[in-house]
Amino acid sequence: MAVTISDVASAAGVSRGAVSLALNGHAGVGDQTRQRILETAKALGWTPNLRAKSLRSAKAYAVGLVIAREAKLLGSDPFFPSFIAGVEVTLEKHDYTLVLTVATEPGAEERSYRRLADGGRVDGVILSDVRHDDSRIALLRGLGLPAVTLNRPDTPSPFPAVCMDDAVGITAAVEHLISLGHTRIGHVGGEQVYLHGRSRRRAWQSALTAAGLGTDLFAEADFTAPGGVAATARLLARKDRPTAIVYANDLMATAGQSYAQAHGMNVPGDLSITGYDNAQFARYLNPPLTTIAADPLAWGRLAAAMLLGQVSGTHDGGDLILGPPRLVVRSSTGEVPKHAVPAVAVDRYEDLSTAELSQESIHCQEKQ
Amino acid sequence: MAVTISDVASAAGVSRGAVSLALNGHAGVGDQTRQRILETAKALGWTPNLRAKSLRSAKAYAVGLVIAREAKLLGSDPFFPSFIAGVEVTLEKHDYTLVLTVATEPGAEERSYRRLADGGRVDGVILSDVRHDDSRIALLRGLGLPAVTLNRPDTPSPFPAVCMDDAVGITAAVEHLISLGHTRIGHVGGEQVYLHGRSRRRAWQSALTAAGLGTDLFAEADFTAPGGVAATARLLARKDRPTAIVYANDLMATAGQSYAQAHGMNVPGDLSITGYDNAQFARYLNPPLTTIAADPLAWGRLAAAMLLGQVSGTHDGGDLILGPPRLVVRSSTGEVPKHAVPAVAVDRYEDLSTAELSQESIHCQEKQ
DNA sequence: GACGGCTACTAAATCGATTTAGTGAATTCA
DNA sequence: TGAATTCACTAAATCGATTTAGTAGCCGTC
Repeated sequence: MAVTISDVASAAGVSRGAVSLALNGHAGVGDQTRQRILETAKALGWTPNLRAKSLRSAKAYAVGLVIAREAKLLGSDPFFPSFIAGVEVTLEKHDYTLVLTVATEPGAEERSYRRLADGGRVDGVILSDVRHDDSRIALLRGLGLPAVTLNRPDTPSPFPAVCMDDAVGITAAVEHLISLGHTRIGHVGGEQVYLHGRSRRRAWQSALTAAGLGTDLFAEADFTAPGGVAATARLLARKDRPTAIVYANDLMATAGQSYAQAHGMNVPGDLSITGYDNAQFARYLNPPLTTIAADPLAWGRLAAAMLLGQVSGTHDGGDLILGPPRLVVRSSTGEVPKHAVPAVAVDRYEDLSTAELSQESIHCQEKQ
Repeated sequence: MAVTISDVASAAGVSRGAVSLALNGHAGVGDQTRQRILETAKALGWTPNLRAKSLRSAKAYAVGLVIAREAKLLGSDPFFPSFIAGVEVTLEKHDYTLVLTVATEPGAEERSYRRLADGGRVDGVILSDVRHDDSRIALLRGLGLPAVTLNRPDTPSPFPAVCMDDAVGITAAVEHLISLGHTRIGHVGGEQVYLHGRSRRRAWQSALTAAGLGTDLFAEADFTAPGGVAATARLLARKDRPTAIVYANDLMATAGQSYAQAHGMNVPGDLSITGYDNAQFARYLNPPLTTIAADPLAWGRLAAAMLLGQVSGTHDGGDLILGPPRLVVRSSTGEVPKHAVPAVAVDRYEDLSTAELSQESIHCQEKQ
């Protein structure tokens, strides 16, 4: 069907080997022969068959990314789409493609990596959402699959890492709140099994400790909106409830803000709120959300570049540190309230995540 | 390196051909020989080399998806991640993978399709974001690449389509608003070059016409938050400004709601708002957003299934219609205001998208 | 007992590109 | 001038799995 190297060879009156040499710019063919071969190849519309090239060279010309998320959560994360776009920028330049796998069930993740490695579908993978004591490191080493990790794992890892110090952003957020007079600053974190969940919590903790403030206002959630609501409810039900909450992502911050407002609190009058990610909608909340902006696109570009270097053996193996995220101050943060605000009664989690929040029953106060 | 079919053959004391027959369950090998071969294959840990299989069978065992979006917009769209998750569910069952390409520049899109087709990287593609008079239909036919389109193109297309009638959702939204007494119902649409932009507008138009209401309160935007703000500003500056606006997606609705509130309007007291997508954050806005929920996961599952059928020649070629989206009523819609509300002065677009809306300042971190 | 038909298997071709070994001719050097 | 070297190219092997053509052995049958 398609035109092969044999077609070009017979059309140009030479052997297949000569065509290959000519097309790849190798020595071994005369100048006018080379010219003739190139012209006939172009005239016939020849393009290399990647499947054949792949078999011969034992390379897949593709890299893999396995995303382990429940389907419902995937759509709400602003990170991956931008990250993937960055990866693509680099891959396209090198005529590589991205094989994307979504693992929605627990067991599916390891299966995905095996599938990519065993069949030789990819030449390497990007490991994201690195976890504490991450078993995938050993898995990938066992599979002999080159990899690059996003941030450095807390277990010995033979793979280079592209790092983004999210602690810098959280520290800036806490210091911003302290400068506004807040002393009871809470944190709603993501699952602490994730390194980025941990590092954000630690940064919050360190910044408070450095300022001589307490660090007990922590509630673990799961990066989802319902989780953010539940964690916020727990913090706000305390006697010593916070006057400001630092969230580990924008989605939880949005949910927390909504929860607080639904319970009669003013943001930032009664409660200041910061997010993380700088999702596009964050600026258009009511009030607009103070948050932390990283650069997932650059992260993707560099991770892909490092992985390609790793695959081709040109990478030196050192880690790469990205520029730090920056704080974007909007209107969800303000001066600490002068007056004491009564604690909010805690709701049951079930109520929060289903009936109570689900439809019409949240009636927000209308002033902004 | 890896164990091949030859290794299995010599270990089992048979020819390569016999191993192949045994492993694929074909006739031509005796029962105990077959058993022995299967056992040695298992013992040696043999897995088929996809690259070889691919070359021999002239199949890629992968399908492609080209997303044409600017990198910045990608992260804010709740559709694709869920859609992709659905695609994966089907592909994994058939041991196929998804090759994802992001085309951020205009010319990159066609190049992407050619790259996927020419090298034989994929066996087919899913065509999303179908446009009016979409040139990709002819391109794909020319490339001989099987495809499935999301919704039926408005040009003759040889490819089957998986359709979701978003008109149903918009109609429900408009009727909901009419039942609340609204008569001046506007629409902020996406780019009208997209079929889903058009069909949503047409549905809005039809529903109003059916109720004997006017259809001139239309403003075209681009599915982005800044675009939604600008379009909202234009509608609200009119003398006959709407008391309700139907947005073509949640992001624009969020931005529009924020704009209205920032200009002293009450939602839904002065202005009712509906979105589209049911993004996770929509429920946590202030007020929670009335919106339209589709099922991108199912869409992805079925599109992938149809494409695989198409590739293997088992699909009959008929279109598939998904269940209709449904209206999710929350608190951003309410009774039409009794009193007249003065028109809002229009702002310049530049102001809207920068300083005016959020008084935003960016604090960069000075140390490390 | 010769022949057809069947089973169980092997040898070799195949997919398309790359690469290695080899060959004939021209050129260079002693 | 003869040997050595270089050049331009071809033939064939290679990657790993599948498939086609072919073969040896066995059974049954007329």
